[in-house]
Amino acid sequence: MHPPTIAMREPTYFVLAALLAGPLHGYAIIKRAEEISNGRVRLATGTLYTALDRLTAAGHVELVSELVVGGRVRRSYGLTDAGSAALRAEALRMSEAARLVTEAPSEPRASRLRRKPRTA
Amino acid sequence: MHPPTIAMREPTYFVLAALLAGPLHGYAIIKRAEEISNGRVRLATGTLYTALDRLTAAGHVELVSELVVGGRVRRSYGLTDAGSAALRAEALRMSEAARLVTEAPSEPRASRLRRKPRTA
DNA sequence: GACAATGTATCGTCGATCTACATATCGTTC
DNA sequence: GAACGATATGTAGATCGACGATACATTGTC
Repeated sequence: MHPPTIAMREPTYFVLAALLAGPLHGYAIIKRAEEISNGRVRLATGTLYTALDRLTAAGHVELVSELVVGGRVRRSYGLTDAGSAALRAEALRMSEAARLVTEAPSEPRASRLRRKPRTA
Repeated sequence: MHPPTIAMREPTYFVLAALLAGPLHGYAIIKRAEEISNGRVRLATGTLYTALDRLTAAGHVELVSELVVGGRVRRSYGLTDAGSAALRAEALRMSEAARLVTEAPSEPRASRLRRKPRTA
């Protein structure tokens, strides 16, 4: 009938956010995500590499370099314009959702119990 | 090794947020979530009722009344103190995550291409 | 009589994440 | 030189929340 809720999940959001200051390779993304989230988001490797594949297919990130270090390929990923836009849209969505709760009256739940003292 | 990211998903968040102003029954939660999200969050019934079961088991919502209307039970759910706390914690998490992106420098991605004009 | 809105509920599926595993190099410490 | 932690990439299987579809029943409107 209508498009689903499609909110980005937290690990995906932080993969993109980690790339805001410039391209990074996989392991560096894990470290950067942990850093900018104050230790909250610790990406599992299974999450990271599947997310990178998915985000590449979606055009949100792109492979910017492949250099061989110690016989292994080290791939660096960067945000695309679409990825940057998606990240900012998600940030806007979250700040609006958060505002619904943070700007709500301070004792809203108990109001049904304590309201209308003049009718007592 | 360490606790996972455990972020609340958007539909779950809005089920709780819909109850901020007081208890509601299932269908009213769907309508209220759509209202406070400006039409963004349209909860599928499959999502709503399984979420209510899950949130009840977690102690985040509780059954506050059961009245029979037209031969059918209408159940109203309200936020518990734990649910209210979880909702506010989630709002804080989202506003902090959003701030990471909204307060980031405006052209961060392109900086690797356009930086250091004096070296040219 | 058809249809939309109100209302609760279950089922099967999908997709993102998670745990666990596999593999390899580098630098440090004992 | 063995052991270990950090660095580094990747896959397989399981879990879990969300989703679409479906079912059923009432009330009100056209």
